[in-house]
This record gives sequence, structure tokens and C-alpha cells, in this order.
Amino acid sequence: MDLSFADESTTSETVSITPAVAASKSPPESLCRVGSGASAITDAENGVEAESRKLPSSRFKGVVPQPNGRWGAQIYEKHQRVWLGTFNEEDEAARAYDTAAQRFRGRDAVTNFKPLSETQEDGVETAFLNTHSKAEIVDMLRKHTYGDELEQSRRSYNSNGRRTAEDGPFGFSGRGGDRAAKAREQLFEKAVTPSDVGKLNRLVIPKQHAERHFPLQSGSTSKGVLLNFEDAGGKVWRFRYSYWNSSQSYVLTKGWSRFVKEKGLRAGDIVSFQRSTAPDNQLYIDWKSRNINNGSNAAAAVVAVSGRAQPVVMVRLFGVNIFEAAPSDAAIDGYGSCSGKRMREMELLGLDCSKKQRVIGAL
DNA sequence: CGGTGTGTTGAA
DNA sequence: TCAACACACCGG
Repeated sequence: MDLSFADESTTSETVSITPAVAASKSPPESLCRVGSGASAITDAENGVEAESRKLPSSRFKGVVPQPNGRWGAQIYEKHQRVWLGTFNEEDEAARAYDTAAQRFRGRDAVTNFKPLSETQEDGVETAFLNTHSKAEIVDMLRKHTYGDELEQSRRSYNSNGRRTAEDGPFGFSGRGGDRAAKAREQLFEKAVTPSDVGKLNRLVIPKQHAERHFPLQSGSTSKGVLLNFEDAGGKVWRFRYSYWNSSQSYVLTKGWSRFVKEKGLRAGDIVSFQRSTAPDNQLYIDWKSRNINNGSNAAAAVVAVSGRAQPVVMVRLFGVNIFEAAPSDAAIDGYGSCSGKRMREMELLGLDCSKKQRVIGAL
């Protein structure tokens, strides 16, 4: 769990800006890419031939050569490598790294090109990055669809900054239309349980996230505090937040049922919590149906379903097919099975497949 | 079978 | 944190 992309609270970090390395550099053309790693620079009769086996290293950060002459992109986080995919061109891989670096480490991350080609602040891309999880961005990079998705975002952002079907699952704040969306960081998401939307008038905040993002002063532990959250429409919701000793859990109580009612939340739907990266620390709340299909890769699209009684539903989430038990109360929380390799990927991307937690990719 | 991306290590 | 290297394993 510590490997998840869970804390983007680190997004506010400060990293010294380092002038992009490559940009205008003339790569030693001697580094010709070779066929299958070997293709020896046929050398005169000696053992120097062995040297030619070595793959040409990249002049770009985060880029590694592949045996077939292509280039891989990777970035590290929490002692783990996050693979960003393979590319035909070295600079494509470098750009993929740049994008990931900006998403993972913030605006001032050290990159290969970004600072140069983008010095004129690109609010749209920044917002785009801010409104997509690391997992989503990585997925786009791997599938080489980042550029397209960003373009889509640019088009739909248009002049009014209003949320459109083209936006990510949570879109932009889009309120008013005259105010630009403030940069915000994703805190975490949770698929609501039946009781979260039931008569108990409370939402359980997974301990892990509660303690990280909504710490309670020892004194206010029991009585709780009032927290304000702004939704996508700009409406402010005020919830009481406290710790229940009886169940040893953190909960949003007073005010929660009104939110459930107005949004028509149903078990399995995803609620998302964000916080402004600006000094005001404004909190935001948004939600999405667990099966929405809005054309974005980020969306969970229902691939096959025919009625509520169907035993199995397959959803495509972040480009990964997931089988989910039918919406019976018992299984409604978890995302059933993840298979083989995908399972590892899911873990690495912070998508918890186990039943213990329903939090999906705490961003 | 070709290629990808993971396992792993040593350097910074 | 990062790149280098080897190769297991995966999808075609």
C-alpha cells in the first residue's frame, strides 16, 4: 500500500529547476541504434567485438535502450520503477518521462524538454495533469495516447473552462466559467459501500487516508470538526468529521446524507476528495458513477451488461479490464478479480485489488 | 519468436 | 534515485 500513488501530498514539494539537459544538444551520432542489440560494428579481428554488444545509453533522463533498438521510458518513485512504455524514437521516450515527471513531482520537476517548450505556462496541460491520476497518465503514456487526450482536453476546455463530456471523470471545477480552475491535488477516492449511502448518514473515511489528509486534533477527536467541501458545481457542502471510538473509524456524518440524496449516490459509486494546492487549502468533493462511460480512457466504461441481475460485469478502468461481481451487497465494494500480470500493474499503479480496501487508486 | 518490461545490481 | 544489463515471460 505504501507503493500506491497514494500521497500526492508530496506534490507541493520543491525541486530546483534544472535547465533541460538535452534540448539543443547534438547527440553523438556515433550512437547509431542497432538492430537486435548486437549488429556489431564489425571490428577488426580482436575481442573488441564484445564491446559492440553494449546497448547505446541514452542522453535523456529516464530513457533506457532496448535490445531491439527501441527506447524504454521509466521513472522511479518510492524505490519502485514505474515503466512508462517503449518508444521508437529516443525523444518520444524522453517526452514520456517528462510528462510523468511533471505529474509525479510537480511543476518544477527535472525534465528533458518540458521547461523549454513550455515556458509559457500551459494552464491546460497543468490542469489536465492535475485532474488525472498518476495511473491514468502512465496508462496514456504506455498507450501513446497522452497527446491525443491532452488535445481533447484542450478542445473541450475552450473558452469557458466548463466541464464537458471530454474531460476526465471528474473534469475541471468548471464553476462560474469566469474563474480559472484552481490547481488541486487529488487526495483519495473511495467506492462507497451500501452503508455509506444507507440510512446511517455517515461515510467511513478509510483510516489510512483520514489520518493522512484529515488529521484530527486530539481534543476534537470525539466531537469532530466541520469541514467544507466544494463540489464540481461550486456548491459548498459542510460535513461533520469525527472519529468513532465504537467502530474505530473516521467518518463524515452530519450533512453527508444530503449529499448522498442530492447526487443520487449508489453503492459502488466513487467519491473523490481533492484539496487546492493554493494556500487556501480549499477542499473539494466530487463523484462519479462506477460505470460511467464518457469516452475518456480514464472513464470506467461498461463493456458488457444487460440488466441489474447480470452476474458479472466487465468494466474497463484505466485501460485494464476488470471483472466485478454482480452488485450484490456482499460484493459490491470490491473489484473482484485481477489476473496475473495485470495484478502487479494494478498494485504498482495504486489500484488496490484486495477486498480489504475499497479505495481505488488513492491519488 | 521477437520484444517487452521485470529482476537485479552497483553507482551516484 | 537512477541506469545498465540479462533474461523470463508474454502475446502474436
